[in-house]
Amino acid sequence: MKRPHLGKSERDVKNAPRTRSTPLADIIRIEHIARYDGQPVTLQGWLQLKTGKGKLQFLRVRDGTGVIQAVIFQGSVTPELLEAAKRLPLESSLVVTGVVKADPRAPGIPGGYELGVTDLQVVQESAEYPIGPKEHGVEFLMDNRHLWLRSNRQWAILRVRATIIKAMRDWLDDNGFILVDTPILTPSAAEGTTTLFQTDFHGEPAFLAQTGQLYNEANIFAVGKTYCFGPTFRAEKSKTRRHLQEFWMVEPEIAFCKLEDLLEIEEQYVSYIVQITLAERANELKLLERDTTALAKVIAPFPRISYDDAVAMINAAAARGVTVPPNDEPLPAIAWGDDFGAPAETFVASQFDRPVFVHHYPSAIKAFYMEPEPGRAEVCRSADLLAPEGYGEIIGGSERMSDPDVLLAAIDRHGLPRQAYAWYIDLRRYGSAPHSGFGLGVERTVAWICGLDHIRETIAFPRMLNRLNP
RNA sequence: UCCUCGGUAGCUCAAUUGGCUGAGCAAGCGGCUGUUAACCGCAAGGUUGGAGGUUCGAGUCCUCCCCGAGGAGCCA
Repeated sequence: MKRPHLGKSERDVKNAPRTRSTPLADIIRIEHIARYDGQPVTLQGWLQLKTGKGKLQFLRVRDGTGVIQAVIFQGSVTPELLEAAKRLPLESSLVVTGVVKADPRAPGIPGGYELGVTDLQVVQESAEYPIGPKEHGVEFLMDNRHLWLRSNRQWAILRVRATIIKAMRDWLDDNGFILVDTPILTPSAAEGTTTLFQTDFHGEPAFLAQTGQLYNEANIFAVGKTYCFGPTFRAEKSKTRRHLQEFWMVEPEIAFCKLEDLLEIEEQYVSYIVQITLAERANELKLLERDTTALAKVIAPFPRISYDDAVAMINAAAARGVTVPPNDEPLPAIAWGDDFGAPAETFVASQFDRPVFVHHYPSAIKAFYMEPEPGRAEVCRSADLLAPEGYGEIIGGSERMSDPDVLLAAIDRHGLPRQAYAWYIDLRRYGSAPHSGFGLGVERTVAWICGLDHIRETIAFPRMLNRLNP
């Protein structure tokens, strides 16, 4: 049967032709259910869960914006319809019409309202749905990721992620940053360190970008302040709850900007992202059982600690036998010059109630392009931002080398081919200026704000070591 | 790449010293007018990841392989 009103928005549905003998109500979205208390409405969605007591059936229906309990009483619909509802498989698609009624017993999102069903149309009777309302293992859920996304938790995460990304873009757009997209196919290792995915560019080797930063550094000389926002690729054999092979990153870059200026931008930026998300996605965070009191404190300024002081802090704690979550292993001491392991990072972050900057890392453990500190060349003008609660590094940033000779020496020292970086060196020859930038990892930020224990849930279809499908 | 743990019904798990593979849920059938992962009853569901070996006998022990999970290193 033709249903010309399907897919119409709430705004235009009133003018849509009606083809049924019984008048259909306006098609609305569940997130707006409270506006329609006492009124007849029509919902388009899927059967998420079903319980029943014989001649009384409870259908939990979700429509992508929320979940509501639809109640079917014997007598309020035809016996055939009641019988059809009783045997309707989970995840069947349906169009249901009924009267909205406030009821504190009604579960759902937002909840508190139920639909007294007067009509029900099955669009498609679902095949047996593999994901039940019971516990499932990680492997099974990941194999069924295309279906798992429908569950409440995953739905909430998708919505929070979208808001976080919008906040990331809005703040930059509103503060004079110009979006300039950077290439994904690149001719060589941008930073020369991490493993890249290689592909074939008409017979020449090409690599999937692991950062847009070097291109950003060209773009600031055109537009002053820029950012790129896109997927990046790391072929490392990393197999932890914090790593993806393909992840999204926002990378702002600013001309005439020193490290100290950069940190002020970063703390304003992260504060905005967190506070906007708290305000606009409170329901989703509640569904995720996120304790938001820690997030509420994420307001600039953030504490700053030098690498030197962080090492001292770590070693003092290690000497006291401090242990760190999640495994309560003893915090190992480190030598000056070592990079922080996950326990050290977690410990340092745990000493503060908001994200903390660790600045002036040893140059030897950072990328070649970071500006050395004047008078102390063994450290560079870099800063990482560590998220609280063990979520680790969410930002890596630095002031970039602006002198062509210093940059050339660094490229040689790292054994990188000068020819591949000729254009990058050129930037320092035509009106060079101090400039700085950072990269913020979208998925780690989503994991942190949502309070997730694994990064695989922060993106619809994660690409991980051993996981390319679905 | 390395370390640790795991793979038994569609799903989540159990199976004593090596001794007839067993539950719950889902799916099927029947019942139930306020259920919240409902409940009650009936019936059904198995090449125990794969190959080889030890043994009277292997889900269990040994070897190799495959797959997955957590962690290390590295990073956002």
